[in-house]
Amino acid sequence: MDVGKATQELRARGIRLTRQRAAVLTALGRAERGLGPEEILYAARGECPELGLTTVYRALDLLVSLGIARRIHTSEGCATVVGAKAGHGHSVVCLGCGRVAEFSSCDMVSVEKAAATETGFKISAHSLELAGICAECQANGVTAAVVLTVHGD
Amino acid sequence: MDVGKATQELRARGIRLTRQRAAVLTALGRAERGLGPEEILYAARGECPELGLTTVYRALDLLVSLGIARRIHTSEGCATVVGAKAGHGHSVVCLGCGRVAEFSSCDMVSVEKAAATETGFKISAHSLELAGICAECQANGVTAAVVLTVHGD
DNA sequence: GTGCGTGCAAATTCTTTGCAATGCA
DNA sequence: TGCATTGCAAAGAATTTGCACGCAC
Repeated sequence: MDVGKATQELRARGIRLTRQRAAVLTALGRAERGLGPEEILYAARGECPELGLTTVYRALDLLVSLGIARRIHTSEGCATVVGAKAGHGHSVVCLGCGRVAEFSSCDMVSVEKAAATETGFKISAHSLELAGICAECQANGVTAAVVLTVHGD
Repeated sequence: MDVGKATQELRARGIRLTRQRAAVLTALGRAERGLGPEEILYAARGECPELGLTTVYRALDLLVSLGIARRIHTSEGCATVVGAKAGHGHSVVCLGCGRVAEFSSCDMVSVEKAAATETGFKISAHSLELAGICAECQANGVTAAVVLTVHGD
C-alpha cells in the first residue's frame, strides 16, 4: 500500500487526515501481513500513543469503504485487513508465514462464463483470494500450511 | 446439497448421526440461500424442537470441516453456511434475493499462473466466490444489488 | 453399557454505541 | 470557530466453554 497515495485520496474526498488515521495507514503500510484490529492498535500506537481501539475499528471501516484497505478471509477469521494497491486487486496469502501480496491480473472472463452457463446467473462481481507459499518461504524450504488456510477450497 | 450422501459420509467416518445433526442437514438441504446459525436453529427446530444453538454451532463446525457444508462471505458477515455438493465447488450469490448456487467448473490455471508470475508465490489453493443476478431475478427485472454484496471486489 | 453428543447457563470475545471533550480545516 | 472525530466506558452481539445428563451405536 502506498501511504502517500492513500492520504491524498483522503484529502481529495475532503476527509480529515487525523493523527489517528495517519497512524493506522502507516501501520497498514508497514505490515507485510494482514493485521487484526488489536494488532493495528498495537502497531499504530508507536506513532499515536493515545489511539483507541474504537477509532481503529472506525478507521478500518472508512478505509475499506474507500478501497484503501481490503479485508481478507482466512480460517482464522475475517476481520483481518491489509492495505490495498490502487484499483482492482486480490490477495495471495502465504501459508507459511502469513505474508500477504497483491496481484491485479485476474482475468476471470472464462471462469465467469462457465459459471454463468452452469448456474444461469448473470455474473457481475467476483471475490477471489489465493493461497500458497511466498518466495522467501520457498527459499527456506517451508512447504506445509502451518498458520493459515483460506476458507472454502 | 444431497442430504442422503451427507448422512452416508457421516456414517462412513464413524460419526454419530444424531437427530440434531440430521435436522441441521435437512435445514441446509432445503434452503436455497445461505443460512446463519440462528436461522438454521429456527429452521431445524421443526424437525427437532429441543435443538440448542450451541449444538448448531458445533454441527456447523463439523459439517464445514468435513466439506459437507461451506461458509460463504458476504458484506453481511461470514458466518453464513450453505450445503455443499460433493467435491470441489464454489458459490454464486444472487445480489437480488440472496439465493446461492454452486458451480464446479473453475479453471483457475491461467489466473493462478498470472498471480504466481506477479507475486513470486507458489499458488496452491484458491478461494472464489461470484455474485450476480439469478435467473429468476433476471426474469423479474431485478437488477440492482439490494441485499448483499460480496467482500473485496 | 460406553462414550460421544447435547442443552443449559455462564464466561469470553468481538464489535458497536452514547456522549462529552478535542482538534483538524 | 464549527463540526467531524476521538476516547472511554458501557451496551450489545456473537461465539465458546464447563458440566451433568441422555442417547446412538
